[in-house]
Amino acid sequence: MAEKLTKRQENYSQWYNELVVKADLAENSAVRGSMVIKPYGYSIWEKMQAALDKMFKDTGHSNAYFPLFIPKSFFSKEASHVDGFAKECAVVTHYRLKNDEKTNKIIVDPAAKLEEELIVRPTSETIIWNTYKNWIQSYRDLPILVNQWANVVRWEMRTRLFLRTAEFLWQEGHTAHATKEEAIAETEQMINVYADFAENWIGVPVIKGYKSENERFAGALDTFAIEALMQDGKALQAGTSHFLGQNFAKAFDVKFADKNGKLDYVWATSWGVSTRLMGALIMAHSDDNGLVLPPKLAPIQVVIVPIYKGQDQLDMINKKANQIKANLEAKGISVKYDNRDTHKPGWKFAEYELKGVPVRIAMGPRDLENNTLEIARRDTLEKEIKSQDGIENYIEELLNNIQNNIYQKALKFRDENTQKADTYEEFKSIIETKGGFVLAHWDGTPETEQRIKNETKATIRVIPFNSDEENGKCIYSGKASRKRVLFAKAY
RNA sequence: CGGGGUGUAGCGUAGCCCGGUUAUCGCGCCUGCUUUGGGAGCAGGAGGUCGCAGGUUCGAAUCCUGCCACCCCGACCA
Repeated sequence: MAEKLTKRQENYSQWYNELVVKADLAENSAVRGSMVIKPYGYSIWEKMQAALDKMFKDTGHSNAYFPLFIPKSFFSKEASHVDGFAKECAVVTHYRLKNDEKTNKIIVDPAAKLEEELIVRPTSETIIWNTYKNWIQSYRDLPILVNQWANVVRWEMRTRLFLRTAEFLWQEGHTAHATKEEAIAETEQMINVYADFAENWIGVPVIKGYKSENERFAGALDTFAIEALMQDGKALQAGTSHFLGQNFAKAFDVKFADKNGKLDYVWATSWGVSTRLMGALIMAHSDDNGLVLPPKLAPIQVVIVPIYKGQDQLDMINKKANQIKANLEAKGISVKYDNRDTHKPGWKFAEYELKGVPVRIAMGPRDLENNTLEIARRDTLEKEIKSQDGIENYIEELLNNIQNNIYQKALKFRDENTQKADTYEEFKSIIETKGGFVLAHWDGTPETEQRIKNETKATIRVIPFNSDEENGKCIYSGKASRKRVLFAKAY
């Protein structure tokens, strides 16, 4: 057993790459840092998409699609926005290739240079606001509540699979409102939607709050974020919602006439989550045996594995198993019956554990004889023998139970790794040893935050919405502070 | 872009310092038989531009030069 476990651990990263998602790196540097999402990994993303999409629609939003290429000039219209993204943009400069007769190689045709370069979108605020200008004239045209599912490209100097890839999939909501209050309410509503999704679907507890000035989105007046804690003690920003004020409306000259015929700039928000959520899912719940998927996002919720000798036994098991499968599916549970003869039961057990399938049912000759089944749950790796009678209800309940247990486990971990620090020494000691979230007083200045970052690598993840007021002193400067903020080392 | 490291079969690797038969081992793959309640066993088999280019040498995976790619650490960032 010990030997097998070691082998499994050795193979872990290899299998993980093979089965879930693989960074497929080209020989050329062109797609360096992009990722290939393999079918199983993509089906998890599809589950996330479906759940989020419904939440967006339930809050009144519609989907639309905007162009991948953005004329360079659009970017120069909002000053802080261009500052934020200029360093990581892929730029299209030509539109044609040709064969070079001297070298007989394909080259970029110098004659096909574009008049104006195109930027591959790192985010779509500019092209969307350029479009909204044409959609908005009157208060009757507002609000505009639009979401886009798309890919974006950010040419980061350093990439990390899932967490910071050169190209990633995401959704970006872009809304336009008649009043400041309405836009702020929208910004808050969407961060709440994200928090709801993170906790109730991914099973990851999050802390909601404001971003400090240093960490704010380029072009936003306020950025709200949800921060999650990973098993290695580092924080992950899992979603953001920005109150953009009138910055983009002014940059793109988007005005509307109110009921009195008075012209004013519209108020904007934008909000997004990305395939980084898959990174959060993996890093928050996985163990040495592989993925642990929350049942609500598992592409396969239940796998049935037959154990048999000979065709006669298999025939009998097939009959029973297909019946159970149909009964479970009637309850809306996704089931895979894996009766492939090419792999052995032990191999399948390990395989589906690696893939994070929440519940496994094994059925063999003993079960045929005793009218039983072996039920194994992925989150705790516990196994039990249950009667086949009423198994559908039991499994349904078990899936809910697992969903809840995964969340509770992550919550317990986060609470155990959230500490208060009242002195800078204490703060440094926590950050350098155990890691995790640290609640500490801060004087509210970007300079102090920057110095703490330079000295410890920890940043202010959020200024929590619901933190209690208390009088304290900034751990760095000693100046007065009214509330604690959340520090951590982040991805 | 700076510092460090690595490139050998689909994956993971030994060999390199100190040049010398047919490049090592494990996983995976193929064939056959036996197996099937936790990644099966035995036997046989296939699979290699040793990252690329050049140089030194009778001889290079090994030494030298240049280039390329990837990983880790920084700066940057969802």
